[in-house]
Amino acid sequence: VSSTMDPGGRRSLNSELWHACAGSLVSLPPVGSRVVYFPQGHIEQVAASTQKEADVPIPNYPSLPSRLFCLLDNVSLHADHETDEVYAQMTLLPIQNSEKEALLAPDSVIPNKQPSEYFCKTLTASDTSTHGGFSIPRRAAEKVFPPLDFTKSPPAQELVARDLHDQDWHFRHIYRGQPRRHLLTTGWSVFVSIKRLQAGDSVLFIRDDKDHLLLGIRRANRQQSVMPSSVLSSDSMHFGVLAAASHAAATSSRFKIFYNPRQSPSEFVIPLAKYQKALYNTQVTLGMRFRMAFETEESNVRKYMGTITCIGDLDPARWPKSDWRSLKVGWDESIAGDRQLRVSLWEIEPTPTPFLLCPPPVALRSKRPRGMQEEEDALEMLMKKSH
Amino acid sequence: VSSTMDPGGRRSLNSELWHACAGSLVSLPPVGSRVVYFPQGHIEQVAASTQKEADVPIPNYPSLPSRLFCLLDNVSLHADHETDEVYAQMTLLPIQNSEKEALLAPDSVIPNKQPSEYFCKTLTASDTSTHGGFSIPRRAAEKVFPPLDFTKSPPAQELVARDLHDQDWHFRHIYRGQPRRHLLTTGWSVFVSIKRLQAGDSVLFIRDDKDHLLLGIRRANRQQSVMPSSVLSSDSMHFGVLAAASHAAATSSRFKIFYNPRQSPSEFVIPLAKYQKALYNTQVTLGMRFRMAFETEESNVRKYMGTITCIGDLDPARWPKSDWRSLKVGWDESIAGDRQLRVSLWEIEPTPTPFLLCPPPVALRSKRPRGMQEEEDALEMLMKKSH
DNA sequence: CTGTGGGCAACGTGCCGACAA
DNA sequence: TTGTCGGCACGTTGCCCACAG
Repeated sequence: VSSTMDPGGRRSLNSELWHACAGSLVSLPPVGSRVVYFPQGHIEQVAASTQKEADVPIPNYPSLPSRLFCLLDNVSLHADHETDEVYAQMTLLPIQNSEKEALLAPDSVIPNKQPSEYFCKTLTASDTSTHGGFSIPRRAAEKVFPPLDFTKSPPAQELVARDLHDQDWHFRHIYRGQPRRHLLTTGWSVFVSIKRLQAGDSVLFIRDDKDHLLLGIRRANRQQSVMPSSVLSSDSMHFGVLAAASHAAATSSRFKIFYNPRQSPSEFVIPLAKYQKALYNTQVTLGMRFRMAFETEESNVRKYMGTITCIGDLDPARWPKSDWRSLKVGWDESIAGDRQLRVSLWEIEPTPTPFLLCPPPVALRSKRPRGMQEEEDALEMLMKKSH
Repeated sequence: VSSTMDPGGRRSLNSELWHACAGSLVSLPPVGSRVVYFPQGHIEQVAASTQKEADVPIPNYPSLPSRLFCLLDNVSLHADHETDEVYAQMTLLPIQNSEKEALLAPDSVIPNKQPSEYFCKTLTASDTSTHGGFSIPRRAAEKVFPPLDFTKSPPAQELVARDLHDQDWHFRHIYRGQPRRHLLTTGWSVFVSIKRLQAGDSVLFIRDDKDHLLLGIRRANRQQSVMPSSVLSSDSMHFGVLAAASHAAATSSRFKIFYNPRQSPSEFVIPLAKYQKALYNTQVTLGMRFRMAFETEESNVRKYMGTITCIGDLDPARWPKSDWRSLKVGWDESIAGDRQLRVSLWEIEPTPTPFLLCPPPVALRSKRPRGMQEEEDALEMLMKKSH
């Protein structure tokens, strides 16, 4: 019920649950839409997953530019069997520069559906200890779980929740104690031990539109699944990323990539429309103020303010004139964490620059909607654009 | 004590324990020796580890022949942190064809040291149940464990054994029961649960030359660690293997590979001397009889007899004239398992062909030791050899 | 010689309300 | 409102030997 098969026969998970686990900032471009693939971003994900940069200098692949326009041929959602960590497999088909019209047709924008009723709780020491059960926040229980019969004492019911692997978990849900509270008792501890949950990890429950309960996990950031990867050296992985994309671009054939929302420093498959909009509608200037969204530890979205301090290539030697992380920025709030020091155009949201701090840019682009011919000219520029 | 650091700062494990876990058939060429690297074999290991062949046709890399003569620049021994599965990282430096003399210098043959005193037991249901401890075979306990004081009753002692990650495990060793037997009691069950051992897995104990106890694990073949590999698509991995080796060959630079003895269908880094010997001293003919060593379930070596049924390329299109699995064979004993149907020259050991079944080959190579000049001529042939 | 099972004690698991933050 | 604790019952773990293959 909660999962379907993709054309390749691989199981694709419940989309609502997947997105809830991935976090609200993660959005996947719809199948059939045009996207821009950034090899540099893909490499960053591999380096983060293996916790290792390439040791040897990787050569440039002539047929692989810093951005590759692609058709998103397929997307399937998955979860690691060991950790329940969510990831997506995308099949990309490079679009030749000659097929310009393919880049012009408008994409239907299908927003990723967000779960209607759900809650997410970070587990406490008591939640994960063998001594007791799981304490459900009151509002969470009332919003997501089926209502209890409060005339009984104590009110209790049997809950069944399905995880990302379509496995059902049974819990006894009871409302008791002085003062009264919602608890999961019987069934909780086996769930904790089999999923190997620790204090700091998060559990989320969703009530879907058919009133079925779904169950997901978000591991604490600290215990990053240290991919030992005794299969391939990190060098070979870096080669593999570039060689596969390069070969696909040269032969106009499909290639597959994995996107790990919670491991990757940034998304590296960007909707073409989003990319174009960022490139055209945003006039980037030194000292420009902007906002950018981040996910808080409680899995909420918060926007941080920053200022552009430098515009230029991240890696001028290997990836000249790349749009990937072309902006060096400073943040208003100094955070202990590894807040990104470089961001890409499409990640930021310009805000009015305080008049006294910085004069407005000389040339402001027209904001009226562009006609078709005008858009085509713009595309022409885009294809040749070299900053 | 049991581990050392390699030049790169990575920990290299106790060699004796590593080899005991890898099995007696696994031998690693010594550092500094010349080896032959077979990309096809490497690809086979990747396919076996990911349980997936490449979906797209991988192109040939011009600079990457089917065999690459290399200097084995470094070897470090490792074990997976999750499964304790052993693997080795090898750093290979391709030898240019122009550096012929490098291929002539003799290699010092350093045999891999085999553990002096050790035993290996496949765990029974009783061994892994929570109901009791571990029953040690009598001879094993007497050979490997420190002697007990049999004047006490019951005779007992505390054992400390160090695993591949330099972690110490404490066990109570007691000699009791009617009839008397050796048992590990206290400490055994936590070891079983933390290592997630199941009936059918094997445990091995070594007493090293300093009378320290070492402890290793061999998982049953069935529960192959299903590398989900949400990092790289299998296609990209296949690209990565070839691209990394090809780049190293083209630039005469080092590249790293991982060798998983218990996952790889066959060794793919072969000592040059072994390869040359097999190529020259073995006259291969159709119908030729040979022996080949395999490891039994009890981790003993057994030799099986077979007959060569066909000589030719495994993959004539992509890897023409390759020595990798160039022999198609039939086995005397039909085994249910996936006994290999194709083997390589250096894996087999020719045996006298029964006179009545097949006439001896027309030309038998001289078996007298060759002089230096003669060897150089042979090498000349080798470098140009195209079957 | 060693795998399994019954017996039994000791320990850990897990449900409960009492506090207090 | 909810995290942690003491109390307590009961189920599991784990050590012992008896058997038998």
